[in-house]
Amino acid sequence: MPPVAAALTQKAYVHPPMPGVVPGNWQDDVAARRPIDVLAALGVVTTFERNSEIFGEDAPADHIFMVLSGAVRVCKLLGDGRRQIENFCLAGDVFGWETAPRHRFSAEAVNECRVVRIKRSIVFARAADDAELAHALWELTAGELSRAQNHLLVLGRKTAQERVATFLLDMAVRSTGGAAEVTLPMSRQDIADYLGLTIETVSRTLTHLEETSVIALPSSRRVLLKDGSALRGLNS
Amino acid sequence: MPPVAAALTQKAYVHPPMPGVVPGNWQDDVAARRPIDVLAALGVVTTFERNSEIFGEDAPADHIFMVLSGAVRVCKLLGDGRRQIENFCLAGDVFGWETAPRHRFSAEAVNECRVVRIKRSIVFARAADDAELAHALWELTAGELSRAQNHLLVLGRKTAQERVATFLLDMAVRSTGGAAEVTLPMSRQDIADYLGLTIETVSRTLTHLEETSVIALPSSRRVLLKDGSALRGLNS
DNA sequence: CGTACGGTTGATACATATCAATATGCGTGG
DNA sequence: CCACGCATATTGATATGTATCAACCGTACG
Repeated sequence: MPPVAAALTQKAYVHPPMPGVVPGNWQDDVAARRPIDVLAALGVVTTFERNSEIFGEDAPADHIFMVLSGAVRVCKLLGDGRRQIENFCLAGDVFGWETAPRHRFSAEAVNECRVVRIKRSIVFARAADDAELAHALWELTAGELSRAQNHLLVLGRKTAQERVATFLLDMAVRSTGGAAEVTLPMSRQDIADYLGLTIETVSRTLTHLEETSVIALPSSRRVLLKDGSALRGLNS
Repeated sequence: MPPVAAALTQKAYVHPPMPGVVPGNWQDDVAARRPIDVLAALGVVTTFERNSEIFGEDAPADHIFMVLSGAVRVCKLLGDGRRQIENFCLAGDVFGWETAPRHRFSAEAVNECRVVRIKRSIVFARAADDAELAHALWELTAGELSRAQNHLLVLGRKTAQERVATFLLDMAVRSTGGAAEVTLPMSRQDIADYLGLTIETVSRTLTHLEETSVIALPSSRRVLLKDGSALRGLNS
């Protein structure tokens, strides 16, 4: 049964093995499986194409989501179109999990991505008699909070260079576990809206970091972190 | 038994009735009592004087706290002294509640304040067989997250005027339930560090709002919200 | 009454935004 | 395979909002 049909019938669709990086060897490595991964097995897999909306701000929050592959941006808009990206979700990240009955932000596919959608009612039902799951769900929210608080420091008090350095280090850790090369899935505009800057400032800052040999840019989306300690110096 | 003695013996101290605004008529109105208030009754009440540290960044997170009266600022510092205040906690607010074994920020008394300190181990023990409490604790974290995310939008994308307007409206709602007059417990420096601005910009912005009759400033700490819709216009 | 601290106001500097032009990469169709 | 067109990214010139540096004011308090 294809995912879409499964979605229509509201029945769980257990998707086939996937290529690409998936946390804990998705559905294979039982030992590494997180409680949320077990839950995700009950969900419906959907593919979203680049820039498509997964849910809108204020939409009913009937589902929670987990990224399987690709990247998702979670954002808020101001009346005049100014946008703040709260977070980029990569493989294994959960989004749309909240207490309110409506989403407080929108979620869009940064690039083509696969997402598992789990009914919120199922999550609550299971959490009611599974303390471990309930705890994991709390930790999920707490982890989000921690990241948001670090981001507050970035947006409130860091310079453009420091913001970009922090971003690159963070992306390196999250997408590759800390390798010296990152392929950014998102555009300069997305980065700018995440860091509270303009696209031009992001571009200039990257160019400047390249000129000072802190990074290299083989292509606009590929970044080599040549001088990690310099980046970390800008991070503190 | 005075609070300090109670702290030393690690026994719960049930404090006497207090003056001042306390959520749900603290320990009186059983119907309005939140799960966290019930928990707080097991805690130790401590008074902190203006600017004293309640806990430091990276300190062991052995307790969680609830404000009874006064205000607390929760903040992070950068290596060179730049400070970002994540949140101001007013009466009824909980702080220091997290998953990690160490606090990820410091907490200081904005003015003289009374705080209940509850042992984290007690919180966990109770939450283990009290699903309602566990749910309330999750909602607490989720509420924090929601506020942090709104704050991200403020710091990332709003102008100084918009930041100050948002702050004033928020303080009015949180400290008085939305009255047209607020008495700010914190200094201009605290406001600046909360809004990602400088003290001078905060001052100038308030002066400008006063000159345009949006607010009045009978004294530097007292603010009259004269034109709520103008403020709300700056808020969106 | 003077001192100290917090707050305001002024002059200027600077980081980043804005406006504008150019460049690069990429998919499409000839 | 190349040429075209579009989207994305870079670079340049200039504007502007906020920071910085500095002086001054007012209120609380010894």
